[in-house]
This record gives sequence, structure tokens and C-alpha cells, in this order.
Amino acid sequence: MIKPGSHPTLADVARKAGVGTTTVSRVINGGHRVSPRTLKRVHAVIEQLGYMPNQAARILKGERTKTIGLVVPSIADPFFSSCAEAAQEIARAHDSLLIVTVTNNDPHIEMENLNVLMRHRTDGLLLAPANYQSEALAEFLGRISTPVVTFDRPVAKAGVPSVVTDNYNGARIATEHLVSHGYKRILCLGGEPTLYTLRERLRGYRHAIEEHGLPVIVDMSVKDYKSAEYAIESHLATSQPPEAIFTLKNSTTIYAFETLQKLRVAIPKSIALLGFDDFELASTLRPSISVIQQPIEDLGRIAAEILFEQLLPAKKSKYPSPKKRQDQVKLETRLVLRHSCGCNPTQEPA
Amino acid sequence: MIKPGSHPTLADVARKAGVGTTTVSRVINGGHRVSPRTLKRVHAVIEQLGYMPNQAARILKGERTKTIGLVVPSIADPFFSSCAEAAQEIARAHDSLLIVTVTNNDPHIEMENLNVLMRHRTDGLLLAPANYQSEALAEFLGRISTPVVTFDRPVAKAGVPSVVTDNYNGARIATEHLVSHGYKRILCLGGEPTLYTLRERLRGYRHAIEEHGLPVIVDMSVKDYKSAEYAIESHLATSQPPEAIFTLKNSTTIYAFETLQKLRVAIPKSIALLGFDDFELASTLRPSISVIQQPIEDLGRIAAEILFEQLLPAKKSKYPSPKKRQDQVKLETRLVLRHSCGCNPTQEPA
DNA sequence: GTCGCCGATGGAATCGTTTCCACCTTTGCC
DNA sequence: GGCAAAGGTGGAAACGATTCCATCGGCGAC
Repeated sequence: MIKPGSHPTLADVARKAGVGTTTVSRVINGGHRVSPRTLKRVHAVIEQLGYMPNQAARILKGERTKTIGLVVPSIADPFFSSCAEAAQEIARAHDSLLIVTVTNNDPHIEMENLNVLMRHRTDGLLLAPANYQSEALAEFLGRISTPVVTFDRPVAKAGVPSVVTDNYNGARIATEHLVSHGYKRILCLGGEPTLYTLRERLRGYRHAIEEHGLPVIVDMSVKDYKSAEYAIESHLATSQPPEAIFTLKNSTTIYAFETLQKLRVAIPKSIALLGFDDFELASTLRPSISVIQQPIEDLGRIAAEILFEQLLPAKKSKYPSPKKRQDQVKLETRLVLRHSCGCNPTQEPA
Repeated sequence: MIKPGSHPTLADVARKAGVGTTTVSRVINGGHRVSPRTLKRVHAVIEQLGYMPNQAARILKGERTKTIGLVVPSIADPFFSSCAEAAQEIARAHDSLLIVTVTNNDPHIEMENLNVLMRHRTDGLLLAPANYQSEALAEFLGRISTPVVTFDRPVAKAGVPSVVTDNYNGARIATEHLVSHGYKRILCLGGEPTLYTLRERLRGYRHAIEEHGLPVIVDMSVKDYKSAEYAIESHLATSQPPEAIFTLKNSTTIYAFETLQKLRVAIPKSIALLGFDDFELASTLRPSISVIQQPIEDLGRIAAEILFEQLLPAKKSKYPSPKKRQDQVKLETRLVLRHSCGCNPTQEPA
């Protein structure tokens, strides 16, 4: 008797179809080595009972869980949600589900999430770590046998493959571009100086500026609109105000734009603006904002692809692949010229 | 012997600690009814072995899977990613994981995702259905025993609780507001007329317009920027061009804004603009865009709360709760007045 | 001193699959 | 016509947790 409210089992199907459990198992796994007649009958019973294999039982028998975990600071952030969408797509192509967890950049929550995911035995992990230098995280990643790929931000000393934007180079190119416009005093504006990505971008800015013998002007105090406004007003009030602003992330870019707009400082006439990371309405604002564009979807997509690449071989050789590839994939950025930096692009696709 | 690369099991812990499996099980489930000495020893072994309970085995014994599924058209869309973040938060508070699947509004993919989620026996489902009228979906939802809550969009005849924005009322209020400015010819612009939300909004517009004896001017042909441009140009070229535009979703609002900007039609002087659904830079654009704002996070949060509410009682009474509540929660919108509709708000927080 | 209870503990069955092995037909080939 | 190979099938043992039930001291109460 099949209890109502509960799910029918493989044995239920077998009994009703008058065959053994082995046969039913074979049917739901491709139907090889089963006679056409039996196949048909079993399929009919499955349909009739609404039978759905219990994944938990399969997992217990050592099969893949067909799930991968995504650990990101936030999923509401368009950046990470785009990565997530790309990763989900790849997961789906590999017949897997994506479990999304949010750390809010808190290493404690991050570790908790990782532990929960490990209980669930996800086949792999996509991780955008809260902290680049975390010893605890590196230790954890070294200890577990589950493949991990970090993206957007790597983690030091963990020997884990990572997919990142070439932040350094992107920032260098951005700065070079502002220099080529003839600006001498270029303010680099940002916040959260602990973040790997921002540090790399800062490094790129610094390198380019110093190469040209220009003054390094850095202000990493921006946390929100208020602090951005304060920072910009301060710099504008100096005897030698900046001629251009390079913002390290898009929230900062927007704060800067709003502040300049409010102060009625003409962009790019009085001060030029160029931001790292594109955002949706950058080309709709007046003036439109020039940016360094990162291949966001590629980050998530390639990270997921590398992850599944590590997963597949385990099916062929039953020994876990000995070499955890430590490769770091660096994706190039693109300088998108709009009006805020002083360029006068002929046309831009909407 | 513990195989390397594999996970230690509860039995491994028991052996190493010199206790029975029952005792270890009790330890990892709160440590009640275990002597302090044993508790300590077992904990030490767990730590040493890096033991992590295998969730699959627990599930097989009839425990909760501690996972809920989220089925949405897209996760890159800021609207759904905000819902997802809210839902994730609630799930975490209930010690559960959130599995995210993307349908791309394709009923076929949707059904496939639902089936995969059912294999995994998620404790519950949060669903933003692709199609309001789908018979197949209603049938499926009626058949499964897993609790489901739909959000943003309900599904007809499924008797499933849903959390939605009061689209009708929001659109009515928006239209009323435009009418109160004295505009007589108000164009309602949108696309995808099959979507529940847009239909409701259209209904609200229509109701308000007719109540005032004004002409109903509807154009649901907008799919992308091109079609928006074409639609707006056509309407502007008529002998009696519209004095205001009410856009039914934010992508349309943006297309409309860009078109008017390109055509150098002054907003709101020559034509007013008011959109349904807020978006990030609506207040930064010039003019800033007046919108109907939905409580997006609340949608995801409340839907998840209702879902877990249905999950909890099952622990007390072991009979599945007989009454699937069919309640529909309707969340109110907010009219956010900026400049594009002709208002002159004193101040707006950034 | 025994009785009965309680706290601490362990043995073993169970959950729903997969899979190893064994068995029984066919069938093709000499 | 015999015989191996191959195809179709099923029984039963895993997988790793939970949990029912039994056992076993110790101890206060009579």
C-alpha cells in the first residue's frame, strides 16, 4: 500500500509493474538492457504513480548530488546576480542545481555557509570570498575534498583555481586614458580598501600615474553618498583641485556623478569622470559615463565551466585527480568611451 | 580504516571514540542524554576527523531536506534578485538553503526545473510562474504534496497562496495622478501583454481613465528600445499627440526616457512621464523619474515566511495540514513623486 | 535488602536507491 | 544439434544517518 502524501518508491513501481527493482532502476537510468515491452510497461506505471526518484537515496549510494554551491557577498548586487545567472545556466547544462548562499562579506557567515554546503555534499563550490587573506578559509579549502573555484576575488595561499577580472590592467588603462586627455591631477576615489579587487585597481592607477610622474591623489574614504560628497567637496576646495576623477567601483561612480551634478560642476568641462565597472544607465545619464567594463557574465560562466571540468574526469578515472590546477584565469576589461571623460564618441549603441 | 578523499562517517567517529553510533548521533543532535565526559570525547573526535553529517542519509530517514526551491524567470533581473536575496535570508533564518532555478519565462523549462526540484525533495517551493493560465502547472501544483507559494504572479486555479503587488491599484493611482495634473491624453505603454502583472496594471489604467471620461490610448507593442522608439514617434506624430506617458514596467520607462531624450522632447514640459516600478537611477536622471514603487524585498520575504509557516506545523501534528490556505497577500505600492510627471518635489533623499 | 526508576548507552532495523552477482532464456555459429 | 555468448531479469547487500527498544548500573524509598 502506498501511503498518501508520501512519495511512491522504486519498489512500489516494481511491484505494480510486476518486475524487480533492478529493472525499474535500469529503466529510469536510460532503459538500456531492458526489453522494449518491459520498458514500456514500467514507464506506464511510473507515469501513473507520478514516481520521482529520491535523489537522497542516490546520493547515499555515492552518486553525485547534482548540486553546486554558490557563495557570494550578495545576490541582490547586479554584479553577483549576473554571475549567478551565468553559473546557473552552466549548472543546468550539466543537469545540476545551483544553491545560492549570501555572506554579506562576513567571514563568519561565509564559513557557516560553507559548512552547511558541505553537509549537503555539493559536488563543487563557486566562491567569491569575503576576505583575500583569511587563513581560516585557506585552511578550510585545503582540507575539503570538494573542488572549489573562486571568482572575482581569489583567496591567498589556497591553491584553488580562480577567475578574475584583470583589475590592475583595467585601472591602468583607465588612468592612461585620462592622462592622454592631458589631465595632470587625477583623483582616485573609492572605499573598502581591504577588498582584493579595489586594491588591484588602486595598484593599476598608481602604476600609471607614477609612470607619468604625476601626483598620486587617493581617497579611499567613500562608503556612501554622504562620504562621497564630503570627499569630493574637500578635494575641490584645495588650491589645486583635481581635473579628473577615477572611481574604483560603480556605486562610487554614481555617488560622484550625483555630487558633481548637485554642485553644478560641469562634466567633463570642469572635471572629468571615469569609473571602473559599467552599470545599467551609464549611457543614459547626461553626460554619459565612460567606464571600464568587465566581462561579468564570463566570470560566472567560466568559473562554473572550470568547476565542472574538474568534476567530469572523476567519472573516468576513479582516483581523484591528483593535480588541483592552480591556474588563475584573468579576463580582460574593455574601455567604453562615452562623454564624461572628455571624449566625444560618434555613436553608441543603446 | 577511513578511505582518503572520502568523508568520515558517523560510524567512524563512534569507533574512534569507543562509543556506539547512537551516542554519536545524540551528540551531533544537541548532546542531550549523554554524559559530559562522553560528550566531550565525541566532540573531540568529530573535530579531529573533520566529520560532517551526511545530509542525504538524514533525508533518507525522513528528515527535512532543509532546502527550498526558488523558480524565477531570471535571476539577473534586479527585481527577482532582490526577491531572491530576501528569500535567502528567511531560508537561512530557518537553517535552510535556497536552490535557485531560472525559467527564462519558458513553461517547458519551468516544468523541468520543478521536476528536478521535486526529485531533490525540497521542503517547499517559491514560484514566479511563467504563465498565469497554465493548466499543466495548476495540475502539477495540485498533484505534489510539497507546499508552494507563488509571488509576483499567481497561477490561476491552483489553490496556492500567493504574494503579489497590488498592480491594479498602483496603476490606478498612477493614472489618477497624471489626470490630476490636467493631462487629458495619457498614453499607456508596455509590452508582453500576456504577463499577469502587466495585465493588472493595464486594467488599473483603463479603470481610472474611463472613470474620468478620457480617451484610452494603449500601445503594448514595446519589446525593446527600437520598438519603443517607433511606438513613441508614431504617437507623437498624430494630430492629437499624448500629453503624458504611463509606462507599465521599468525597462519600458527607460526606453521611453531615452527616446524622448533623443527626440529632444522636453520632460515634463512637452510630455510627462510616469513609470510603474522604481529603478536604481530614477532619481539621478534629469529630469528625475516619478514612479510607482513596489515593495520588492517584501514580496520575497513574505512569500518565504508564508512558506515556512506552512512547513513548521508539520512537526507538531504528523498529519499534513489539511487546509492549504489560498490566501492572496496583496502588497500596496507607493507613488514616488519626482520631476518627470510635472511635480516639483522639494527634496528627495538620494 | 530488594524494588523500581532513571540516566547513559548500544544493537539493529530502517529509509530508497544502485549494483554485484547469479540465473535463465534465446540466438548464432560450427 | 550442441554450446558459448549475449540479453533480460531479479535477489540482496550496501550507502550513512536516525531511532525503537533493550540493557545495565546506581540509588533513593519502602
